[in-house]
Amino acid sequence: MGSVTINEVAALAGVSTKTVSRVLNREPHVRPELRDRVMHAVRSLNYQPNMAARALAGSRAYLLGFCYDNPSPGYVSNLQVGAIAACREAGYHLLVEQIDGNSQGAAAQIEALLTAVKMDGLILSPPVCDNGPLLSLLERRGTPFVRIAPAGQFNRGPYVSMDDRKAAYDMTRHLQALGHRRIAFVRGHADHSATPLRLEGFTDAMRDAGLTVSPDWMVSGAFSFRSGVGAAERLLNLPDRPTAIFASNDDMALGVMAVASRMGLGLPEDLSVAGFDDSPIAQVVWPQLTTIRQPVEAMARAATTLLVEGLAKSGEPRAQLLDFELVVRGSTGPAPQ
Amino acid sequence: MGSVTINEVAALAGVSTKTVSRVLNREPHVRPELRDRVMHAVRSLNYQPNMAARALAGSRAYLLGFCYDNPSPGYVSNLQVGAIAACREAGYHLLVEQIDGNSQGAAAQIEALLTAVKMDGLILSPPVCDNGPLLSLLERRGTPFVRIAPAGQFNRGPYVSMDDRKAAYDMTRHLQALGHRRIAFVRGHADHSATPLRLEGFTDAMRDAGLTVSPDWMVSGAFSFRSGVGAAERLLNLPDRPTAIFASNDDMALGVMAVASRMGLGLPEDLSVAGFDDSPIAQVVWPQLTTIRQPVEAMARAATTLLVEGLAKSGEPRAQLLDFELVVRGSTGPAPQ
DNA sequence: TTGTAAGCGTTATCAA
DNA sequence: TTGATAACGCTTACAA
Repeated sequence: MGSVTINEVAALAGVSTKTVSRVLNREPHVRPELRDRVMHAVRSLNYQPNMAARALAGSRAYLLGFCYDNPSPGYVSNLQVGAIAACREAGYHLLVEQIDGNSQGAAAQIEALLTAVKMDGLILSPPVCDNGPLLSLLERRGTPFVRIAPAGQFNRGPYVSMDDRKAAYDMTRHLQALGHRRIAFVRGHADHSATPLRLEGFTDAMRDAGLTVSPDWMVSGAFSFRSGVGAAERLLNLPDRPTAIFASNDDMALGVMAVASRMGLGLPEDLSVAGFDDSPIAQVVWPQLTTIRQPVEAMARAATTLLVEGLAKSGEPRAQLLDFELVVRGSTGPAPQ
Repeated sequence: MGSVTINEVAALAGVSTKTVSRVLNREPHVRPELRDRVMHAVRSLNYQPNMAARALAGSRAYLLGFCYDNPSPGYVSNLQVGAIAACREAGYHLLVEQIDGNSQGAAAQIEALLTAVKMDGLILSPPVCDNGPLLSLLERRGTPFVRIAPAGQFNRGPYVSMDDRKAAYDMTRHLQALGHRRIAFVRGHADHSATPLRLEGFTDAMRDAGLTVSPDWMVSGAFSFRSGVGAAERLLNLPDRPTAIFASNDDMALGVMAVASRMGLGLPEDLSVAGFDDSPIAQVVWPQLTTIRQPVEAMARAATTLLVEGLAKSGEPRAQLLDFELVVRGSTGPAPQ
């Protein structure tokens, strides 16, 4: 193609290609005057470095991989939006890869991917970020990576997360502050990294308040509306019915609300319902849902930035916890009686 | 890195690198015996061609771009899943790029992207696929592309689509067959390519049945739950209330259902509600939603395959219409009276 | 501080 | 049908 190369830039600026390269890569030891000449030539020629050539010749490929599995639509989309935005700012591009569920397959898949296409680092979204064999592979190869919202093994590489445990803790305290003592909890999908953390926050808050939790009041869900319906049907038919139900995501909370209104229970007079995620629908159902706002897009941005900076400075792994927000709306209210 | 190169494969097979290249690229004029020797060496060395080198030296980059804007989470996720799967099968990889809303910016953005990273083709999802300046740019450059679910200009490049007009037509006929004559329609977001097509299907079916549609019964929406709520509040407070509401996506249909049940209307005895998309939640609300199932993932698969095949054969643009499915559930029933 | 020359791993050209 | 050899556009030594 007639695309402009580094040679033309060098010729126009009256310097060697190496100098152009130095300027473009922000290397030191370039006279400001030359730097300006080069930048001027770059702009007037509208020069864009060829990624393939860079990847082939150099140590960096300006390419990051975004790995996900089980694409919970909204979540992954938002992560990806954040990752793309951060990539663009840093002059990187994003390659997406869907990972097989089983962990051995995932490692093999990524190994093939990495030998075929040179990438500077990988962004691992849950639940891929907790895949032991995959992490081992990356550590062994020395491939940089960042984990988003890992469930455990927090010493394995840098990660960005929200404090799921504390968020669930705070939500539970919120319910307690409203006078609720009989609080039920709907767990998330067993495969998802956040599930145990949110449960732990709940049980910690109950214990700290000196409240007992009957095993009947901690039911399994799968992060789906349907599983929320199932959970609510069990909970609300209990002889000792809870006055508040904390579902560990919004979809399940909506399922709970649907069952409650079908049973003629008033929200929040007869039953308080809380969710987690602040998905868009949380604001339009009636009453609006009290929930936790996760900084999903920001987490991906932060992860990407961490990865890119780590590539430059090669410092030690760092972790970063982003703030969540407890969003109180109409679905929670004072306990009955 | 210690990654294995084409030279090692050539050495092991006792042929030249060019022969290995020929085998790998399925070029003709290679003796079967040599072909087998090469393939054996490839497998025993677990050789993976280096993408950057391929892109730099050759005409193909084994890289496809997936362009989207306004990430309606579920839709884009599903498209992407399909595109990735098809890419993997064809030995390609997928680079994702989020496109700026305004059309001039989009063209400039893609131009910069294409000069920086060599890609063999672009997959354009709605509404990017209807961006005139962008299409012009691609045509001018000769960059191959496929459009997914375009709204118009059907002669500009190959596309894959579902027959939105016919689907809306069929749904309207379904409602008519149940005895409904006073049928209202909730339009989608003005920016989305499907919006006019679905409206057209509705109006065509009404006209073909000899039914008049009061302008009051065709209200605007934005593909959101909230906009469905707004639309239903207008429609159901009309003096001459419709007996059926066809919302042009599921989110809006759910909004309609929420308002109806708040107003004490029985579904489907007092009001039939139909949606479009068959999103997951359509199956768990009560009653379950009658809707249209779009083959989203399949469309992206087909588009990707079309693109890859087009690259190989360089045949003329083709279009492909995938089948939709009318999914009848409990939210639609016989008209009252 | 700057420039020269040698690759990086593959495909394309062209001769055998 | 096969194989040398020269690109491809950039970065990395190393030299000046």
